[in-house]
Amino acid sequence: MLWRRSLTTKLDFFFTSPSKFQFSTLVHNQESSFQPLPLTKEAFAEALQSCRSHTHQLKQIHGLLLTTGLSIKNSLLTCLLSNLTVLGNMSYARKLFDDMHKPRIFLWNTLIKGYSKNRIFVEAVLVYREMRLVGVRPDSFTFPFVVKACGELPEKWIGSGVHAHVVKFGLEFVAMVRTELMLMYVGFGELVLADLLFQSMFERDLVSWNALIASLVQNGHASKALALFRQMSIAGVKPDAATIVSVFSGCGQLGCLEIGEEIYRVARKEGIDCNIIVENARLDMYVKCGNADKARNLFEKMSKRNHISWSTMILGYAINGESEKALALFSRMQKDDVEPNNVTYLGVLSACSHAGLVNEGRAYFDYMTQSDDKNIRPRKEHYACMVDLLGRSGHLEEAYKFINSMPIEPDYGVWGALLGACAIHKNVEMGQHVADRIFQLSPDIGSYHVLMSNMYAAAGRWDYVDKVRLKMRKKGVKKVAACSSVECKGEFHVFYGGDRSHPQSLLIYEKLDQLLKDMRSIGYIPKTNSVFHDVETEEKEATVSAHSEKLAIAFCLVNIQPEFPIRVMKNLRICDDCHTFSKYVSKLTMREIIIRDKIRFHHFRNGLCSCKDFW
DNA sequence: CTAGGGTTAG
Repeated sequence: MLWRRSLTTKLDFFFTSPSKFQFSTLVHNQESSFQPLPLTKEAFAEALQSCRSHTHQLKQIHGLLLTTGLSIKNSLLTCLLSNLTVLGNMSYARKLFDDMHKPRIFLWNTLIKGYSKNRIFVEAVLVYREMRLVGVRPDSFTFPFVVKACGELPEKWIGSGVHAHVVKFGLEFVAMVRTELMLMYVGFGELVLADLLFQSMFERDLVSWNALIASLVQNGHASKALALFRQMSIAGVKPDAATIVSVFSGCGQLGCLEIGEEIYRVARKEGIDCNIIVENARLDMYVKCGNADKARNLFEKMSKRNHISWSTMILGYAINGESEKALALFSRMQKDDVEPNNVTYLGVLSACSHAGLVNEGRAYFDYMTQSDDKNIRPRKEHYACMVDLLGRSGHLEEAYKFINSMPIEPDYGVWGALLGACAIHKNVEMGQHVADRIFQLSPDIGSYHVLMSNMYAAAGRWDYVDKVRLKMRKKGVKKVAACSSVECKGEFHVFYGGDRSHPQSLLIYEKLDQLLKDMRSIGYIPKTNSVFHDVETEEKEATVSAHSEKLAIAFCLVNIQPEFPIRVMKNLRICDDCHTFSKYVSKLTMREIIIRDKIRFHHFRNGLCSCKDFW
């Protein structure tokens, strides 16, 4: 009976919060004291199952397990180890593992899975190596997690090495192993290899299709994902909600509304359109396609809404230039007792930023700072948003002071927001200073070099422009090529600056010439001050007049019926001249032009833009 | 004695 009493003491913790944790079997054992039951394996198993939230309780169970003298079964250990990894206590999990005598394969697997799930990828792969060194043969449960971990390592050769192991152990055709390999290669940008693995799969289930589609979208290969979706329909595989969510997200990325609507019809036919995640994804698709009306209609008739729905809609209004509606929706959200989170506040702050609502922005930010809720306290992104708001509206000094008063270390994103503002307000001096800070933090981000170069060019400082170019070449910094894309009759067309590769190229340039001529007659003057080099005016005009968005607009004028708006997606920010150009075109042709640039939409109608020229 | 896929922002 002595050991019974000491156990009872050790079991005290079980009674600390009985409502939360039900350790029924163990508790029952202790309470029915007139006939003490032995602490059985089943009792421990049940206790472990129900006790997932506190490490110290797991530790006590472990201790208890050792004192009972029960032979410690592998199943109990696996459960204990797995619970520890779920709690994220990997150091204790490792200790437990190290105390084991010749751990069996599934214990190794559980440990690897733990490291992988806790995003300690190097360790996951190291454990795999260790396991090989002691001669344990990996099985089909080992590799999914090792491969996933390899996908997160910058050293791609490790992934290839593990792939070789997969082949060596004859597991390359196991569906889940192969799925993970595919995902790894998509992450590496090795799309051909990923596709090869996929196409030569024996058993492709829905999840492997979904996994590949989703990872393509998440890695920015949305058009490849849509192609795969098409292949899936041809193969006769019915999509489920997860598929639809990914392809909606892909459509949003590309800005193809027509294809998105087509997919919605498929979803409705399959009866998978009313799930809240699917609806949120569709909402986001409308927002990213610049159709705030469709987004609002959907939002209003959604059967259920969560904070993601609200945040998406708020941000949707913000980037489409309807800031008042964004802020109104935010207060409605609060009245509806839906808790905003930090993403919601990003939407709110960017609404203020796009509309130049400085005082409102300050007020929201102060509210965030003073909030008791950790989820609402401002993070780097919010600081960047505030810097953008202050700087863009001309309060450069205040923005600078704001950065210096930050309680967290400003990153290049925060400084970058200020650099953008310096460029808008042509403050070369501060721009130089800010650029120095940025290049100390991360020297090889092309867009900031380009911003500096443009700033110098606008100020006529060609000597500095050359310096920047030289520096970029020396450091191997590449600037991202500007490109614009357009959806037309279910096809996707991409244009680069000065591009003549499109089959309709002649027609497009003809249209463009005509437009420019007509526009000049009603007062359009090309603005060429953002052109890189100190060249003759004529040459500069030629460069500017072939910017990708101009080509895309001309293409739409040739190909898209007048009753439809022209929608162009651009990967960088729109330049001053293209903005003016689009205003003139909208007036001249009576067409609605919608341009999505890197951070927001411009809706041009009758010579005016929804951004009110503030961007 | 354990496994793979889905929504906002960055």
